[in-house]
Amino acid sequence: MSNLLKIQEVTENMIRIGGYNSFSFREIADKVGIKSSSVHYHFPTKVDLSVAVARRYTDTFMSILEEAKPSSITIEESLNSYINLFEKALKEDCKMCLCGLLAAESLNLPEELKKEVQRFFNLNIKWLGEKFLQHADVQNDPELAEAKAVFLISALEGAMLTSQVNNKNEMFDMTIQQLRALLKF
Amino acid sequence: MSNLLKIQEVTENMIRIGGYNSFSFREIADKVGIKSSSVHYHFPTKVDLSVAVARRYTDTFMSILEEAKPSSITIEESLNSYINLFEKALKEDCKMCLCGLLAAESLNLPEELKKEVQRFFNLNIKWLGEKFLQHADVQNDPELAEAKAVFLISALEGAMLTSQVNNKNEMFDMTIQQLRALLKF
DNA sequence: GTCTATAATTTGATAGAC
DNA sequence: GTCTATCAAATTATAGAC
Repeated sequence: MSNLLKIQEVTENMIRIGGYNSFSFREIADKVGIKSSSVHYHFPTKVDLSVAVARRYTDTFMSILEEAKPSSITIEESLNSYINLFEKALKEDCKMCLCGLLAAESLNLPEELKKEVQRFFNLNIKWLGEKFLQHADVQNDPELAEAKAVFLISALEGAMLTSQVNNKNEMFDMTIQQLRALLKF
Repeated sequence: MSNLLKIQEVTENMIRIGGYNSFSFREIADKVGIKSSSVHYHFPTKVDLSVAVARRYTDTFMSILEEAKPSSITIEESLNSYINLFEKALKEDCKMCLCGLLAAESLNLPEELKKEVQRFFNLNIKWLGEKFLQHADVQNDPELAEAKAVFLISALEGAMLTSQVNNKNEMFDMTIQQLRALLKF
């Protein structure tokens, strides 16, 4: 695998563990097996590197969502596959959502990076909103669909944060169970 | 106001803006109007300072909850006052919940500080669980009460993060509206 | 309690050789 | 594309005077 890819992968993991202020070029370089000046060759500044990693994260996230999309699929299946993405991030990667963590510290983020994190949320809300529009309970009410979308992504990001700090994946499961019961799917 | 209090107040604000790695003793000192060595006099290490601030945050938070507690109060009123605490933090302080932000970066936190953040969540879940136990829908099922408690605090923390990064308080309102409709209060 | 002074380390970033 | 070498600034923390 190319060093450019390794750099992005290592950086993604470090941001997902401790946020924007928790990694340095030297640490990244050590984990990749190169020198910090080589990291600067690929990404001149810390903002450049972080924005690239956030963009990659969002693009991968959305492309996974779009993949399983033979429109024959039901709304319930769509929501399940959406929830599964978060569940996998928490239980397999054992880390926060990259954009969730960055959103929490967004007041302290370089504007360029904050914009990229907003893109993650906008795309997610748009995707979810379209799914909810098909749901029986929503009945072609775009505002209600958006409200449910905002509610769902918020609950999922919050559930990750809650269960991570308490070291209890069951807390994530509890929230999903409540969500399913309340949203009826 | 004493410098000791000023230090804690300034630190709380800085953590709520950018997390554990976003503040330095010099910055704190500058904002208080003293020198960084004077901050070290009150709090020898960064962990000491952060733990004290987190403890103070949780204690204040819980004492506000306990205050309005003449047991004549209804479950609906209890939940409303709980939600109001988060809403005020977001809309008046214009910042994240201190323990919410620290929870997001908990994998990178000193163990002592992480423990203190866990205390915030445990106390909140306990308080909410007791309220839900009185709710008609729960019917003396402690596990269901706890599940609803975990669900509610997760949704609120997530809603803060989502609406903060998007600069849209309406997103918080949307989530509350959904919560009320779904939890029926 | 607050100050000056300072130590030891880490940080983001650059210049220039290969 | 990666390296060595280096810089200026910032970081946590301590010693000791007042």
